[in-house]
Amino acid sequence: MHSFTEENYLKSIYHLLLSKDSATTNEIAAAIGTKAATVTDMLKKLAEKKLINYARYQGVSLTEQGRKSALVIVRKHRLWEYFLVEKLQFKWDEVHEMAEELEHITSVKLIDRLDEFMGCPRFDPHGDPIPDAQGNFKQHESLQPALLLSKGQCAKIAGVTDHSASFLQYLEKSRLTLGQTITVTEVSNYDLSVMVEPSNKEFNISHEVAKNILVLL
Amino acid sequence: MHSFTEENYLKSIYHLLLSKDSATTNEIAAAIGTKAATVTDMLKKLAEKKLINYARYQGVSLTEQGRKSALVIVRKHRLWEYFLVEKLQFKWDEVHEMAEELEHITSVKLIDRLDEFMGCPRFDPHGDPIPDAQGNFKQHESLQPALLLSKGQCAKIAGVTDHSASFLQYLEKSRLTLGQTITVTEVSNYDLSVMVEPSNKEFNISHEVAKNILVLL
DNA sequence: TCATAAATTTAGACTAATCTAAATTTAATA
DNA sequence: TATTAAATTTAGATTAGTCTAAATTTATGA
Ligand SMILES: [Mn+2]
Ligand SMILES: [Mn+2]
Ligand SMILES: [Mn+2]
Ligand SMILES: [Mn+2]
Repeated sequence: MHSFTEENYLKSIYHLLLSKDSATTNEIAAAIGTKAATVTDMLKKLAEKKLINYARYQGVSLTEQGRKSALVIVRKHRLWEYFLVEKLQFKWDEVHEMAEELEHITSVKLIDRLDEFMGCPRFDPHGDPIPDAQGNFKQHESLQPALLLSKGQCAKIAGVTDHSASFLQYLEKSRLTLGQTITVTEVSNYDLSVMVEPSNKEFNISHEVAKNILVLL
Repeated sequence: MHSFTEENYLKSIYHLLLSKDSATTNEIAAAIGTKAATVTDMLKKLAEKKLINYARYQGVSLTEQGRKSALVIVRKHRLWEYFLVEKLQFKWDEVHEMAEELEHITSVKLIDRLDEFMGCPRFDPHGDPIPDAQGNFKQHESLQPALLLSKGQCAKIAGVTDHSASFLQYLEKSRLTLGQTITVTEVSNYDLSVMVEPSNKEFNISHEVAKNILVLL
């Protein structure tokens, strides 16, 4: 099995590879909160174990085995987050750190039972897809930043790209939570005016905020 | 906070001190599955942190702070075991290893919410008392080994002193589980004959087994 | 293309937890 | 009580993960 540390590296690399097909030493160091020299050492070890494809100075990608291992960790992380929110009543901005620890609990039987106990949810509290036991998952189709909506359009909030507690708390306070329907009433150079159902009170959100809210038409 | 390893030492020392008022280096080594020399190093560190009372060659005991920390870990271990059995349908012989990992999840808020979620159970799946958030707990009164029962006596199974998977599986198979009432029908030099409600079929258990079953009259 | 900057790797060192082997202290007993 | 045995500690080494500082490679852009 992989160590706690190795698992964190695999997960970070997996996330970095969602937007590009190679991750750099510095990016990984930033994601994990460590130094580049430390990352280099670990990359050698992960390559040795055939979990990543690595050539000096050339960045890394995951092997099939590495991707599989990463998906197990992502599955655990998101299922625990779901548990914390749905069963233990935590708010969506409170669960990340706990899930960071829980994702390393080894038993696969435990996570499969947990999955079943909760009715096999397909998305975590932040709208991210939860891989099944085989590592398969489906992202929402045609998910897009709220920023792309034009005046008069109406869409349902289904995800976020910023997972920071402060952003999530801001959304919570503004009732911009998952499942809410928003209607764009005005678009300016600086912000959008939106209404959130069911209160239908109008208010403004910045472009920066609208960029980090993902919606479905 | 304490490291994963420090927590395991504190918990082991706590358990050893249940039957005596001082634990030795070798006992701790055996409990943790490590070597005496390794234990000595760790004892120095724990003494440094004022978690144990330690004088070279003289064995150790827990300080008030050390006992408090140990009880937090015991609380976590037993609450997670309860969760695994009552919510995820694991059998009582399957949960120990998973709880060994889960007990190290740091968040106190998480464990308190879990406690609440399950209705604040007072005993774990093996009949061991679960400390509350303040570290208080009550053992069953007048708990005794089934071995002490005499012919004709009737009592309720409320605990075990052997927590091994094989012993627990044996009890499960014989329906000698928590809450069952047993009646002693015969006592010989080699074993006891008992009947278990509600089936009331008679069968024999060895003295060794009877020693490890705890009952309430 | 070539000098410089940025990214990455290497070298050498540190800490926590572990081990084996040797030395020391305590306990047992003849 | 003197000897031996058992328990414990010390000494010295190892491994995983981390760091800083220096060396190397790659990328940039004049
Ligand atoms: Mn983690
Ligand atoms: Mn999430
Ligand atoms: Mn443990
Ligand atoms: Mn238990």
